[in-house]
Amino acid sequence: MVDEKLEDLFQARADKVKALRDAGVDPYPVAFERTHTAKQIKEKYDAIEPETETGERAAVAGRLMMKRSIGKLAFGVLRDATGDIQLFCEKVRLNQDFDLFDDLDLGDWVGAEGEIVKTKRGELSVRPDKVVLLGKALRPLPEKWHGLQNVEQRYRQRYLDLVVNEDARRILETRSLIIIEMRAYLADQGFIEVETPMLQPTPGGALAKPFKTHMNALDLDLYLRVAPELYLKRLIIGGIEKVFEINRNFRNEGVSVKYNPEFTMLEAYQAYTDYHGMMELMENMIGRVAERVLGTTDHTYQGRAMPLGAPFPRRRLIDLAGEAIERELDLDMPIDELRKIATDAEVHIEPSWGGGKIVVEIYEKHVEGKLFEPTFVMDFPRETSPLARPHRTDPRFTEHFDLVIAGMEVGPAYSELTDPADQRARFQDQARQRAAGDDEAMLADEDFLRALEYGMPPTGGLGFGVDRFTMILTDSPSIREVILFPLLRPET
RNA sequence: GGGGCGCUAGCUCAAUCGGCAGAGCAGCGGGCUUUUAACCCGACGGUUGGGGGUUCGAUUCCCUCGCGCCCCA
Repeated sequence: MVDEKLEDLFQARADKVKALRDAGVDPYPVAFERTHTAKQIKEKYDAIEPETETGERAAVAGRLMMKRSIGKLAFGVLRDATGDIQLFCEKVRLNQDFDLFDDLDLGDWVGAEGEIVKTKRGELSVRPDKVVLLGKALRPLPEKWHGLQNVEQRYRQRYLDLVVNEDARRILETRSLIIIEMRAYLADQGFIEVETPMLQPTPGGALAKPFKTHMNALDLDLYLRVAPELYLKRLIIGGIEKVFEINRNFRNEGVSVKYNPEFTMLEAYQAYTDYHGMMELMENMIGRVAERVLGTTDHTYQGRAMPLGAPFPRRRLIDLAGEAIERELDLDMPIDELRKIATDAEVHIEPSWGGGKIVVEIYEKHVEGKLFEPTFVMDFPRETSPLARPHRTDPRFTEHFDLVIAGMEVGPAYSELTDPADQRARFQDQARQRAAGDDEAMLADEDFLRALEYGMPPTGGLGFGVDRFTMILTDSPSIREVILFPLLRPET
């Protein structure tokens, strides 16, 4: 369906398609034998003098991004995946193909074959004696100089963003490199990559609202996973000592500059270690990925210095919360006193909340968003962390930390809870919180409890938000810049 | 959920106090054998996001709906 306003532009190009077909030219031909990419030509011949003929022929292909026609001479710029290359078209050399070239539109896919030359003005070019249309564009590209600025259109039509905005391509490529380097790092450490269910009968592993779906064949209600955690722990129980997964999670929550309903998470589990081991793993992985992808750990994010080299500061959550509001906080305080402190600090609290939850809320309101440089925020209160082991010296807390970067929770990690009786008690506590109205509280997973009852070794586990980390490394202010097709309401 | 901002030609943007909706690019026709956002000449291109209201007259003021962005909860 063609937009009415587009009709004239569209029709002109559709007429060209018909004219080409009438002339026996296929506007959508099969395949093209390319011999060189733009980058290959530039790497080999960039240094040659102006007005040089190399004697080497090349067949190049790409999208026509610019066209400058000067009588019996015309210049074009082809963009392929590696970069741009100029076509230097002479009528005397191209004959009837010159008219074909002259009639091309910006946005058309084009193949050209000829000698690699450098023009008088020093532009490395292919001087074709043959030009073919490889795919006709019926719709016009966005403006050649300003590109596509409309944010909504950039997200809805990411392909256009990629065609005209170099930054969109840079982010896509950087994201790919980040994931490659994360995998390489974990593989070097002896981790095995697995895939676990995205469709789960009992959603678990995170405090989050799931998406619900239904399987017709088994007449079964299922949930899109909010986390792979409970399955990866089953693998640790199965004796897989180092395991990780990089895959999508789905959370039925809002959309913002740092939340997308589907997002990519790394989770890794390692037997015989604890959350201190996970801190080292995380900071070493981040440092190495930054080094490999950016070439440095001295990074800048949104105009502020962002040091990504290990080690990162380790701070207790309750201390940070107390410092922020200039009050001494203690989980043994009478609950009414904690409530008053929270209220005085303009933190909204619910009557059902215990002291631990209140302290976390104070932290989230007054600390998290302000932590800029990478920081490990340690020791979440027991009631707020139902899958983490009690702290070894203070069981009111758990051995649970969040890595916070640029005010964002990039990943949590625990010394995992391996005691099945304690895990069952935590699920029961979650059920109470759910009954009190918390629809993010975890559901008991009996199958997971059964697995735990077979015995689980001491284990450290971590989660790591790939999208948010990519935001940091690509200096993107919004998660929608690093997710190719972020969720938007459908167009009306 | 609340608040703020935005939506004008295919794209990027203008439009004074409420007074004939403009430009550049793209596209179309013509010219040009060394361009680099080529240049020159000509013609074309609009439901100003949708709907409603106020007004002699609305891109402009008001209401409402849609979509997006940002901030807050």
